[in-house]
Amino acid sequence: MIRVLLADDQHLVRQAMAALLSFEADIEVVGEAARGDEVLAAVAECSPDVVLLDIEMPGRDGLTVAEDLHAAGLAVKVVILTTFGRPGYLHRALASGASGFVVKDARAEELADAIRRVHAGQRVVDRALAASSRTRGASPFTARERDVLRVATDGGTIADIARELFLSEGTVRNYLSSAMGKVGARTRAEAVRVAENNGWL
Amino acid sequence: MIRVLLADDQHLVRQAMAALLSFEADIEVVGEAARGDEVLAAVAECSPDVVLLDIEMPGRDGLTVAEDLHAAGLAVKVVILTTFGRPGYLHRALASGASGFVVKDARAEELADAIRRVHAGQRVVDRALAASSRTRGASPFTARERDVLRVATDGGTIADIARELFLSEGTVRNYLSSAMGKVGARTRAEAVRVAENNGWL
DNA sequence: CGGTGAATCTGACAGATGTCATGGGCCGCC
DNA sequence: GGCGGCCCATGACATCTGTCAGATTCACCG
Repeated sequence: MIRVLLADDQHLVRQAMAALLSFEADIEVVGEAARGDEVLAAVAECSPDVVLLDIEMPGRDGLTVAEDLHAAGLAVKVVILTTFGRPGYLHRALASGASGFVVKDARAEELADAIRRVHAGQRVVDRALAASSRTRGASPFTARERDVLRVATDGGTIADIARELFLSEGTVRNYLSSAMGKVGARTRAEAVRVAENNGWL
Repeated sequence: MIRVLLADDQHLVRQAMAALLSFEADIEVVGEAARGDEVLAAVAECSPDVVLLDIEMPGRDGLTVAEDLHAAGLAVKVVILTTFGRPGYLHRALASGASGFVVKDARAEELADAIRRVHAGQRVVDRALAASSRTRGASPFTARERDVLRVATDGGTIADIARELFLSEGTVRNYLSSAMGKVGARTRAEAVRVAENNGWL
């Protein structure tokens, strides 16, 4: 029996996934977490074999939680289960020690199968997404460029961004301009959109 | 037995919801749709009592589909099931004839209960969200301001927006400036964010 | 030890954005 | 019939954005 922990911020989605997996004779959902920062404690308490992690969760995002699990050296396999199959997400997922990556557009059998194969020590990733991750999974930005772009998603002015990151306005303009150039964007809003769509933020 | 049709673009989420609802003795999932523009045909084919509609679907968004169902005069109840409880979404949902509005953060029992009560002719809406919808559900924008803001979400320049909407650049600046003023935004990106967060786009 | 890249900054300048006034046409409502 | 609001446009102007050059410091690598 494969013991599974579900981490997703949406209650209904968690319960629905638990219901779906309950049909599998060899899979048992032993716990749930609604927030990223609840996962480690839940893993310690429930001793799952596999953890299903959404990415966007309050408290701590799923990719960072995967890093935490990996760093803690726990004998638990991680499957990222997310809405968007973004190459940057997959790239970070694999780098953080995740063994599987499934999008919520998959079929139920694909999820169950992913859980089994990951439990058996295999890696489960959609082939097309893996290819995409290899070509454009890695973020082209420096750490500071990413910081500046992330704050720019709020839609504030150069002065707002500078204030938030304790930088001068000129420096912020330089970073934004550089980031825009790296993705061929003509405005920072366009750069933000490209970065988000690729999972680089 | 209450017959239910599920419309959500994510396969796994649909199957999981179907699994969850299968535990209810008085509810039967009789059909599914993955795209907004598949729902009317699916309703004609499966004759559901209740339709569960996600909002963001390819082909046609759920709120517009709710309008279509209402306009077609079909004896079917609509429950909107969505990720974000945005007052603008609720406002539009109620205006389009939906009888229920449930967010994916609800509990499973709340969904099943909503389906039963909607089927019994009641309206099911979270009270706090209903209050929020009354105060800021209605979009403050004119139709053209909304058009301009929506195109602005792509992050293009004034010239891009003007070209796409067949307007002059000056007109676009006027509409953007007016829309920004209505929500107290200092940049168009901020206005877009406020509009999206309130469900006005 | 030297070269390279990143982080950070300043300054100048061109182009884009946003504000504001003004005006015409159309439509709905009183 | 008049008024108000929306759609659309132009023009002037202030401010902001983005580009680019040049500079310093620090860490890392060959």
